[in-house]
Amino acid sequence: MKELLLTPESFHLDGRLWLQGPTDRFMGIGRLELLGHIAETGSISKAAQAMGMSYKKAWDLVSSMNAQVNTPLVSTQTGGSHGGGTVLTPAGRQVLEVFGAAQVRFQEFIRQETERLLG
Amino acid sequence: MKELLLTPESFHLDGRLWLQGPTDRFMGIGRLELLGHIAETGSISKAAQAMGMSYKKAWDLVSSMNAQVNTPLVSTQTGGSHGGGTVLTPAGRQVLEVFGAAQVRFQEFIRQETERLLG
DNA sequence: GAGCGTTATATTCAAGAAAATATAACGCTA
DNA sequence: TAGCGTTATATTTTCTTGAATATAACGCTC
Repeated sequence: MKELLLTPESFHLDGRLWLQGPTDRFMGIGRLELLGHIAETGSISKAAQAMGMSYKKAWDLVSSMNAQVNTPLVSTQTGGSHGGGTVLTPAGRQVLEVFGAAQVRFQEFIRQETERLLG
Repeated sequence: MKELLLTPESFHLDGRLWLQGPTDRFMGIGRLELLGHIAETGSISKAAQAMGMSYKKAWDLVSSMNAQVNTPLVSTQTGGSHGGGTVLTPAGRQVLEVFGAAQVRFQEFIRQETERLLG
């Protein structure tokens, strides 16, 4: 492989890491980034917009995440002076931190393996 | 997260690792297992059957892999006493070994992270 | 030359995922 | 009460992927 078959200019190692629940995916890189944008913007619609994702898609993801745990990750509010909003709960912030750290370690793993396979 | 939100009975960490080419995926766990079955059986059709995969699907994967490198991973032969067959080239055996080892290390990474997140 | 098992390839069909569209509810403000 | 931005939800449409089906070529054996 090294030195011939696969050049780093044309090939790269990639991967995904996620938490799987009994029926649905619970947490992955997309859901994690969505949580991050919600934490920043305080809004599902703004978070969706920032990710180039439809509001419905983002709402479905939030709904799926909240439905799979006893303690919701995000708290939503409809109506009010700014139309409503969404914030992360302490549980949501914890997931963002803990799973985010796992994603960072995963990226480091991929970097190491890239070195081995293509470096 | 630990001790409450996510129980190991209901949630588990999962992941995928693959080599991406300029346009198509070059190698992943499915393609790797297909190479392994081809090495064992000497036949695309038997390998496909062993994986519960259609022959066409398996052939498409083989075609994709071979098309992305200068040195083919598998060598096919049509006709002959047993109808034909398919064997791994030295390059194919090398990919099977090297990328297979990466997959093993990836599974170990997932095991470690599972311990951290859910253990 | 007929038969066999395999590779090689095109076409059609079905299923699932994603995107697009639409509408309503909510609770503040003016 | 009308308007606003947001959440909440259903429906339709499009895209992608995989499965199913069909056919031909190939090179040996009998």
